[in-house]
Amino acid sequence: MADKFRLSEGALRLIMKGDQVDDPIMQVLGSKRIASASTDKERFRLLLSDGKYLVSYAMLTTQINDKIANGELADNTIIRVKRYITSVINNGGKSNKHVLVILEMEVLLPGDQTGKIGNPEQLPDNDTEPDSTTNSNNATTNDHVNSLSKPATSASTYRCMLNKPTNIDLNVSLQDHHIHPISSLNPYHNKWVIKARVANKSGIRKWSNSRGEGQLFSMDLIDESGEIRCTAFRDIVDKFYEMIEVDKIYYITKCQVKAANKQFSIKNDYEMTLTHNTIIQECYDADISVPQTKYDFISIDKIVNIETGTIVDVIGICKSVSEIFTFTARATGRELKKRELTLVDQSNSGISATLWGTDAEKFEGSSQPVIAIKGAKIGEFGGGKNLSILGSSIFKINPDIPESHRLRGWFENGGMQQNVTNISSTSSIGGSQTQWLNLKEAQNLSSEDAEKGVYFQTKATVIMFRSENCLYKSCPVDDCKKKVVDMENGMYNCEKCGRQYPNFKYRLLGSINAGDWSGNQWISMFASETEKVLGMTSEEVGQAVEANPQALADLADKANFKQFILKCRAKTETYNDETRLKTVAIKVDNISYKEYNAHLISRINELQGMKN
DNA sequence: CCCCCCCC
Repeated sequence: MADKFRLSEGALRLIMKGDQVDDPIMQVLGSKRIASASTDKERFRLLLSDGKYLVSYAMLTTQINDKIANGELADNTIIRVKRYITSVINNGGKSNKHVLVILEMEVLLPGDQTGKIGNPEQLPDNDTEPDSTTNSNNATTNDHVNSLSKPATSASTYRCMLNKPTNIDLNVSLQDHHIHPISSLNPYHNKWVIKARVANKSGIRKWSNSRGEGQLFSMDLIDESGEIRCTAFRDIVDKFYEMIEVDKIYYITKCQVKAANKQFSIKNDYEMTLTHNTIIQECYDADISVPQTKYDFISIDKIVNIETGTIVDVIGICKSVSEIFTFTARATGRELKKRELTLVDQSNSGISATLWGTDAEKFEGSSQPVIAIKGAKIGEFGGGKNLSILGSSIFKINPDIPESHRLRGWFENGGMQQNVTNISSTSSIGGSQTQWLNLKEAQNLSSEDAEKGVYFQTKATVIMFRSENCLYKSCPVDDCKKKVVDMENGMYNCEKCGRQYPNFKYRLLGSINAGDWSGNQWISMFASETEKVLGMTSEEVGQAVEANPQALADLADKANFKQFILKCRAKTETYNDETRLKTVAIKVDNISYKEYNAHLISRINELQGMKN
């Protein structure tokens, strides 16, 4: 029976030297209570065997004391040690005692089902000195900062020197008055230890500029007193990146503290840089005094009225997810990857939230999880609002917070079936809330508000449909829309995709001179809206032109003098010092006289001074 | 020592 569990022979020697051994299997050969002055924190000492060696200074962290009390760790019990730390008790400078503290374990075989395995011998204590990594300045002082030794290279095992023989628990030794609040850090004091939660951690980013190149990552640390940003550069990144986990609490000391660039730091006058001397140790107690991320959620429908560029916290169900889009940023020439999430909430509103780069690649949202974002940036496109998830944003999937559970409850109990108003879609400006302006008003307003552009709707007549260049052969790839070049060999080349296709898609691109009672304006529109003006699909127009090259002129004639409600964006653009107004019909609708008349009546009342 | 977060 016991053969099933081979003890990890020799593991204790490695562990006590400071090496990391993953999930070693050990046998408990005895246990006893340690006499302690403190009654609330009783401790148990274990005699532990790996089949080859014995260690009598093994202990349980107090959180799992109950395992002894309930008899789970009877003699001969075989356990798997899942998490541990090694510590050194410095006995007032007289001797160093190495101990193993078990933080997490599981019983593999109860003690009454097996006997003692092997013939383990006492591990000599002088064999436990770490090799070259031994802290050279471990002379005992009263300075608790110096009582920390360098961390081992492994991710989960840290060595520590403690100067109080009665207290071998790392978590206990550094708490209370030895911990400095983050708000007290400054560049003029370097002996401090903070106990902070990692609120956010960036990915590893590479930079390259005139001053050099390298890699970096940063994290936001928070405690009761405040927060501070902490950055690691170059090889320090490799040393700490993996071990740092978001939401965990760490003791941190020996970082460089320097004045922060005010432009990028509003939370603290200072920021920290991890150095070669930095020591970071995980704190395993769930200290509730170290705050969790605080959100200030705003309901999605409210975002419509918040200025572009504002940073907000949002929580929503990820109702749908796009594929990854790859494109080149025109300004920088950089290749960008993005994925768009549609988030919905109890306001029955939806918004598109964009993940970038590796965040986009990693995201998997098919289970419609709750997404909480702290610090998303509001953007604007085509009159709709959207969110951009920045490197500085905290992005949580199914966070265990009340708002998350409430939202899930709403979604599962009817929210899922609700029709949502997507405040990101350009058609969302098609509602009656779009301001009514006549073309003259739009022209005047646009010249005043040249930067942002003006959104409006008007009832207009097609005075002239320009048939020249209104139809083109486009890339057959959905969403590409790029005009293809006929290679005259049955193939069509798309420069955007950088490849040739045996087929193409007809696509309309409309330009009309539209008039209302105030004046007229050349207005362009994409294929979907041009189809509404012509009353034909792009494909139908293409076929008609193939059958008769003169067909377009006839089709244009039929469009002339039709009337529509045009929802437009007007914006001034400057080419070569020449400024002109560019107006795009984002949406072309048949006239709803019910809505249009309501508008006219309200306008008449307004003119008569009768506010409605 | 970064400080970009982009596009239709």
